[in-house]
Amino acid sequence: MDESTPAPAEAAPRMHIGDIAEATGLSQRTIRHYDEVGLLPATTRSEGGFRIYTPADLARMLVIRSMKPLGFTLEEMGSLLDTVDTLAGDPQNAPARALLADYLQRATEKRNKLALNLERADKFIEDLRGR
Amino acid sequence: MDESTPAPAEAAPRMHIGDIAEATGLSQRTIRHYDEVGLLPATTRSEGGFRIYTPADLARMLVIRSMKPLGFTLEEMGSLLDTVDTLAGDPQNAPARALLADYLQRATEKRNKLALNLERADKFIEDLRGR
DNA sequence: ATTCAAACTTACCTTAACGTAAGGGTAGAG
DNA sequence: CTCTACCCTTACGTTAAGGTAAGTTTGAAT
Repeated sequence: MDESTPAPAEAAPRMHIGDIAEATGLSQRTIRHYDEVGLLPATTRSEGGFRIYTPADLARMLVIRSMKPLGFTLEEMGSLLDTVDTLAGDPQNAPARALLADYLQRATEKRNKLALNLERADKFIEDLRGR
Repeated sequence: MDESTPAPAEAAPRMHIGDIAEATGLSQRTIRHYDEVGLLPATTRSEGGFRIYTPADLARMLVIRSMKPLGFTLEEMGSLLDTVDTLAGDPQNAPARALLADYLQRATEKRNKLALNLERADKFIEDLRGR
């Protein structure tokens, strides 16, 4: 078993799916789904098959959590994350730059829609209070 | 044809589905769906089968539009609207009162979640801008 | 080492809320 | 009557979950 265990030099905390669910507020079912569709694969698995996540995985999941209410599809979210990764390694990558700009615009539009929805919700609630 | 036309005493504007779609920003498909499931039936139909909506229908649709981003199911939205109708005619109706209070609480919680999502979205966008 | 409860897995099924496509009818202006 | 914009229905598909059941794994406690 020792021969097959990764080097313990990796001191990063390892988390199970329950930990991620608690940290993000997403359901385990959702997180498994994201693994299955490739949006956020677990970094690795225990010998018994448990998903094992790293802090980087958690960070990525938190980004996903931010994008989700904006209405991006799972595929779009994956694509954007890949794009950001690409730019981290190659800031001059023109196609990635263009894609990022596109996402930024759409995110802004969707954000504005979200703000509008919030405004409408507040009016709705206020109206309901008067009943 | 004149004999079969409703009395022109009804001066309320009549709208087709396209008008409602434009006024609300919802898709025609969505509006038809709401008719089919009974959430917002068209008041009537033309002889040719076209859905005909009234301003009251439109007002109801706008309420639905406010609730939708809060994540209520179609059934819940219908139920709340019925409850509000009940209370309009019978403000002392205890079960309706209780139900309204329940919906109000849930709407407030969901509103708060929406506000949190907006906050997260803003941070996400700001982060994206720095890339 | 053993036990055990909590946590996890897979696989299959279901669901809500539409979107899309195909084919056809309606309404009203000209 | 023609024509164009609009509308209809039906049926199938899509997306993103959620539920459930049966079986396995994990790790702390003893």
